[in-house]
Formats: sequence, C-alpha cells, structure tokens
Amino acid sequence: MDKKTPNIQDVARVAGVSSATVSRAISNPSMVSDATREAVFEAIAKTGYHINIMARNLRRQRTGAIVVLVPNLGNPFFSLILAGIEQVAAPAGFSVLIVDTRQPHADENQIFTYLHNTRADGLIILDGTLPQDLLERRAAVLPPVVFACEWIEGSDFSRVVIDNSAGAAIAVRHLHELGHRHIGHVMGPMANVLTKTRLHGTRAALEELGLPFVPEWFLTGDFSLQSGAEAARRWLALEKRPTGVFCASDQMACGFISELSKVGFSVPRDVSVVGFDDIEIGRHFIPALTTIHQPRRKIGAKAAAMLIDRINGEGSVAVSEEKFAVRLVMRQSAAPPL
Amino acid sequence: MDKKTPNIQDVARVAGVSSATVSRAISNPSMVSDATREAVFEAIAKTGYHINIMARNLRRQRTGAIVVLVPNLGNPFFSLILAGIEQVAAPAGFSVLIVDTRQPHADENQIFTYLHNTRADGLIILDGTLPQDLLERRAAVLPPVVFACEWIEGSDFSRVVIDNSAGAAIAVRHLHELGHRHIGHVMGPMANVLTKTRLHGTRAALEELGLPFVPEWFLTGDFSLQSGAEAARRWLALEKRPTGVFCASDQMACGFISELSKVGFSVPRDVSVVGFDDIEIGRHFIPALTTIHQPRRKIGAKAAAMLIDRINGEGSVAVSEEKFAVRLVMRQSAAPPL
DNA sequence: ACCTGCTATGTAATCGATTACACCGAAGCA
DNA sequence: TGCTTCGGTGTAATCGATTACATAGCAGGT
Repeated sequence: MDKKTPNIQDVARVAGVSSATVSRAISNPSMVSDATREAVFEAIAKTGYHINIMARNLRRQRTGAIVVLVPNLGNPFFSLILAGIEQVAAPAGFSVLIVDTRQPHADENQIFTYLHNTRADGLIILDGTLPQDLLERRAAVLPPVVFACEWIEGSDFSRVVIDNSAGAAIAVRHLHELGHRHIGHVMGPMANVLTKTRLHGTRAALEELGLPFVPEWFLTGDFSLQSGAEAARRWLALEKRPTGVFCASDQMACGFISELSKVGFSVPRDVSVVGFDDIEIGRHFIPALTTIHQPRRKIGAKAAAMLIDRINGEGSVAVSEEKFAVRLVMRQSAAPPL
Repeated sequence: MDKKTPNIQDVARVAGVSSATVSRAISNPSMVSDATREAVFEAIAKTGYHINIMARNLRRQRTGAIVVLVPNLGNPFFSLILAGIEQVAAPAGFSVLIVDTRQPHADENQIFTYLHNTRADGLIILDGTLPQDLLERRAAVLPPVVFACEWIEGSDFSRVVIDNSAGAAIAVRHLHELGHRHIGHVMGPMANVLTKTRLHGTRAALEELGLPFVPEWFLTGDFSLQSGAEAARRWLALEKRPTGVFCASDQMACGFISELSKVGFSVPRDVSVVGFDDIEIGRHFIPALTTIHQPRRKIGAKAAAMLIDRINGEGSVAVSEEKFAVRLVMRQSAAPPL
C-alpha cells in the first residue's frame, strides 16, 4: 500500500504502452495516435502521475526557469521591473524565480548557488554589487546573463539601463529653472554605479548652469527611507543650506522630507526636493513628489526579452546595451524658492 | 577542443580515482583520505568542474530550495517576512526562491509548476487566494506546506498568523478612547481572509463599545495605495462621515490620507486614521501613521522554522497554528476629534 | 598464524524522463 | 507483385551524481 509516487514506467504499464510513448504523449502529443494518447491520459489520471521535473531537467539540460537577483526586495522600486520580466517570461514558457541577494552579501558559495547554470536557464541581475571576480571566475558555468538597472563597471554583460546621468541633469535643471541657485544632492552608496552616474550627471549640470559644486551639500545615503531621514539631519546641521535638493531615490526623498517636517520645516516652502524613480508612494506622499520617471515595466520586459533571445540562441552573441530615456514628473515637492 | 562542461567522471579520470570517491570528497570529505581528497580538489580545479545541481537533485530526491509564494511583491509589507524566512532558511542550508503569484492568477497549470514537489523541498504560501481545490487535488505531489499571514479557510495546512481580529479591535478601541463615536473601516478585498477576520474584529469592537455599525462607512479596497485613495473619494461623498477610520493596511491609510489632502482635508484634524501592518513608510509618512504593528520578521522566521522541521521529518505531522500578538503604535494620524 | 574490525576505495545500480535508432505494418506507386 | 514511404511504437542509451554493496589492505588481539 505504501506505493511511492508513480513514474512514467508505471503509467506505461497501466496504459499498456512503452514509457517512450507516454513521454511523447505528454510533451509532443502529435506524435502518437489518438487512441494511444487517450489511453495514456487515462492511465495518468488513474495512477495520479505527475512528471518529475528534476528528471526532465537533467535529461533536457534546461530548467525552464529564469532567476532574477534583486539587491533588496524591501525597495518597492523593483516590483514593476519584476512585473515586466514576468510579463515576457511567462508567455515564453519560463518560470520566474526571484532571489533577494540581501546586501551585505552572504558568502561567495551561497551566492554562487544561484548563479549556477543548472539552477536556471538564464539570469537577470539587478544587483550591481556582486563581486566581479566571482562572475568572471565562474563564467564557464554561468548561464546567459542580462543586467538591468544596475551593472558592473568594466564587465561586459548585456544590460538594460536608463540614462542616469541625463536623469540627474534633468532634475538639477528643473531646480535651476525654478530659481534655485544652491543645489545639493542626496546620493546612494558610493560603491553603487547608479550613485556614480547620477553624481556625474548632477555635477555636469551644475557646471553647465554655472552653479557652484559645494561638497558639503552632497550627502551619502543608501537609497532607503531611513538614510533619507539621516541626510535630512545632516542637512539641518549645515551652516549654509542649499534651497534645492536632488535625491537619488524617491525613498530617500520621502525620508528626507519626513524628517524635516518633524522639526517644523515644510517642503517645498523651506526647501525643494526632487526624487528619482517615480515609485508609487511618491504620487501619494504629502507633498506629492516631483521626480524623475523610469519606465520600469519596460526595462524588465526588455531585459527578459533579451535574455530569452540569448537562451534560445537567437540574437547576436555580442554584448549589447539598451538605454531608456527618463522624464521629469512635476508634482508638489519642488517650487520656486521664497 | 569543444569539450563540454566536465562532469564527475572527468574529474575522477584526472585525479586517478573513481567517480564515487570524487563524490565523497565533495559531499562527505571525512570519508576520504587526506591525500586522495587533495588530489580530487586539484583535479576539480584543473578541469574547472562544477557540480550539476539537476543531477544531484534527481538522485537525492531533494532540491535544497524553499519556494515562497507571494501575492504581490509590490506591497512592501512582504519584504520583512521574506527577510525572516531567509534568516532561518539560509543557515539550515536552504535556498529561498520567491515567486510572485500576481493576482488575478494565471492558469492553474502555471501555478502548479511552482507547487510541485520536484521543484522545491517545501513551500511557504503567503497568498490565501490560491484555488483550494487545486491544492487538494494535487495534495499527493505537494511538498510540505506552511501558510503565513494569509491562509485558506477550511483547508488544513499549518500556518503562522497574527491575531487579526484582536488587531482590528485594538484599532477601533483606540479611536474610541480618543473620543471618536463614528468609526468607519477601509477593508481589503472581500475574498481575502484577512479582510474577513479584520472586519469581524472591527464589528465586535464596535458592538462591545456600543457604537453603531454603519454599512456605508465600510469601504472596500484591495490593500493598495490606489485603493486607499479611491476609498477617500467615496468617504468624501458620504452624507454623514465617520470621524475615525480604521484602514486594513498602511498602504491604504497612506492613499486615503493623501487623497484627502488634495481637497484640503487634513489628518488628524478632519479625520483620524489608524492603519495596519506598521510598514516602514508609515513612520515616514506625513502625518506619521498610527497603526497596528505586526512582528513580520518573526512571522517569516517561524514559518521557515516550521517548514524546515517538517521537511526534515522532525516535529509532529499534525497541522499546527502559531498565532502572534499585535500591538498599537501611536503616532500622529489619530487624535481626538475637534 | 588466524580472525576481527575498520578505513579507503571501486563497481554498478539507481533516480525518472527523453530521444536516437530500429522496426513493423499499411498505404502508395509502378 | 514488389518496392518505397511513413506514421506509430518499442528498445535501450543517456543525462550526472549518489550510494548500497563488495573488497582490499592493514592494524590489533589472542
């Protein structure tokens, strides 16, 4: 009575055919006659058979899964990227498995578990802080990889990104147009490529507009709400304060504004704030966030499409970069200075 | 020169031992002599060998992975639950793979792909809206399952939950203590068990306090920011409005408050709002959200611990329920009525 | 000298599905 | 009638690692 889970042989026996035929009936129905197919499905129902995915994967040398490496699922920024990925992957027959890499990273082997080509057919990496040498050392066993949003400098993997530098410049120019002449910047962590490119765009715009670059007005955060609040405390401690602040993420912008409100400062009355990302909460924050919009769903969809092309061996093998434009969304958090 | 990826036989050949010995050197080093072990690792390095996870999984009849089914990764509520799961699963040697079930659900087969026992060794389900009959019909091939936060009524799976009914009652009593006598409720979707239990707690508290239950003051949402904003519009259209509103999620509370502010209403001056969940944005919202705190990390950790016990065959086979208490966090969004 | 027990290793079966190849019979064609 | 073609099916090899079982070698005890 303790019969184990039935396998394809059991089904074959019940249906009175060979296991090869059962396999064909399942994955390539047109190869078997109508009568046989019917008998097979009947046997499947009778035995309660379900295919063993591990065995199929081993034999086929593919898993039908895409793994997405996310640096921090707590950041709502990523949810639409993931939606875009799913939107493309599901119709193409791929399951999407998400892994939070949780910085600071666990030990190398643990990360590598996820990178290995026998776990997934392809990898979408949203975390630009994975150790580069790990990726290069294990390149031989890596499945196709596409980076999205973030990337690793100096490594050549295909990627889907936005024009971070231009986005930052748009934010700064907007503050300038509103009349701000003293502009600060709340940055992400310095190790992050996004931080570097957005900083670059910010400084370039400042220079272009003939505005001063004041190092004390450039505060480091880590994209989180909490770090935005901390930046606000440092801003408050400044002897001379900028009247316009460009935050490298909406989350930091919210934290920044929130912390200021606790000491009676109001945005945009006392300081103008421009965010980055255009996440949903920005629209509902009080004041509603003026921000730089990223086409997140499109980014995810494009990354998935590129990856799947590569998995299927279509598309060039050459490394490619897709860069999306960003745009300003004007809401309430930035206004002319008093 | 187009040698394929090396397998354990190749390593064995290079090391001058049998594949069994290589296998032992890898997964049970103490079974092999020092000299042999060294030779094996040298051969591994030389050949660039990496274990084939699919083959190992097939043979071992386990995957070393736990799959977590999340109804909507866009809701930042889940991130700390996931952190708690990871915190327990990683040290126990399990990889955590996250799947967004994306309501409304895709077709049954697609969901089932994730449920199958040859994909993961265990399942943590945070989505209480999976079709019950699917789970029951496929019970034979389901790996161990633990529900967390949400669950399916009438099904007996182990679960880790909070006292939703008590939480709702605490929220209502708090509004009552502040002096509110007209209390409304922004609910989740009616199909959700959380909605039902929280509604139950709300009505029980109302009754206990001798306050009226006014059906028009009970507005349906779906836990999202957007739906909170919609509820606010309906609240504004009310002929007679409650002065205190208990929202079944912090996200809806934020959306609700935000929408009101657009028409010049201020919280808590014009209406008091209590949220539920205590997600991070609540602390940084303006006004900071008074809410019901859930020990999210603990919930995740406990669910993972229960699941792993079951996977390892320890712990009773009996279905069990773990219920965590919740508590009120007083901040700025609820105050005495004018 | 012989038996026991233990360590280190090899041999070969095994996990379960897929698929290359072979084969059979029926239909099509000359 | 004899030959070809082809749809449908079975046989058996295969994917790559694990592990039950067998065995060789060596130390220790009597």
